[in-house]
Amino acid sequence: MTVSFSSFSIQDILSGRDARKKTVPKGGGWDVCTESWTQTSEQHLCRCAGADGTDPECLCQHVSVSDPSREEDTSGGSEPNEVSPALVCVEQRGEAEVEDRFGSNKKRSRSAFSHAQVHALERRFSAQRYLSAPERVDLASALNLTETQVKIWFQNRRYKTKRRQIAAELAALSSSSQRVAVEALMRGDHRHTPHYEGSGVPLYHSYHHIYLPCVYQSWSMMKDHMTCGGLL
DNA sequence: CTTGTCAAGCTGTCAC
DNA sequence: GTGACAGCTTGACAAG
Repeated sequence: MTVSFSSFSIQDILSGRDARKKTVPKGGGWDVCTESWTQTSEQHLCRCAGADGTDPECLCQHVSVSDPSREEDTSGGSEPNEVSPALVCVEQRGEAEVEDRFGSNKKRSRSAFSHAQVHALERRFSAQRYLSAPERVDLASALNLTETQVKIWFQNRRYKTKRRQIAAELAALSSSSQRVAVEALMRGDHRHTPHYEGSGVPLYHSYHHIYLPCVYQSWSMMKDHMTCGGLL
């Protein structure tokens, strides 16, 4: 199954949801998903322009469809003979549910990537922490994700790595400085303290990389743990 | 109900 | 001006 999405655009955002609008075959014809958002990594809720002029909501799934007359295609991002992605309406939803979805109390959906997608992303991340635009396009289309999703995933992944590294370093520093402090106290040497102040312990060798995230981050974990060492 | 995780949102910065 | 990034924050969701 090969599916790729286009990137977001301002127009997409202003006019509704995101840019995941694809032509879909349904009952032999092609309906246009005018809006869609993720239910799971494989299922999406869509609002489609029906042939009868209605605007029903459907439960859609991605499929690969050969579509030589595919309309958009833009920046040469897709390869020749590529199979077109499509959101296929597999089930129509009731109007009440549609109104609930599109009404004033819109909920933000949280798409969950599949194990295969995450595994591939992780593998790529372990090889390289930054992707060029062409690499991002390739990976996105290979994994049936949008470029934006890949970009955000790498951003979040880098930040997560950094947080864990900081936490690990602080934990190590904390334990080692406490040990040094105890040893210093036993020797009557007060230069080293467990509070990292004015000591020989190079804790804040980088304000941005060590101190700030630890002090100002409002991670849920941080709320109940007075040190960053408990982050792992 | 609380807590942890994580995709996505937001804001500021930087390079071009 | 635009796009990508870092550094958070938010909100949905699952597990305990």
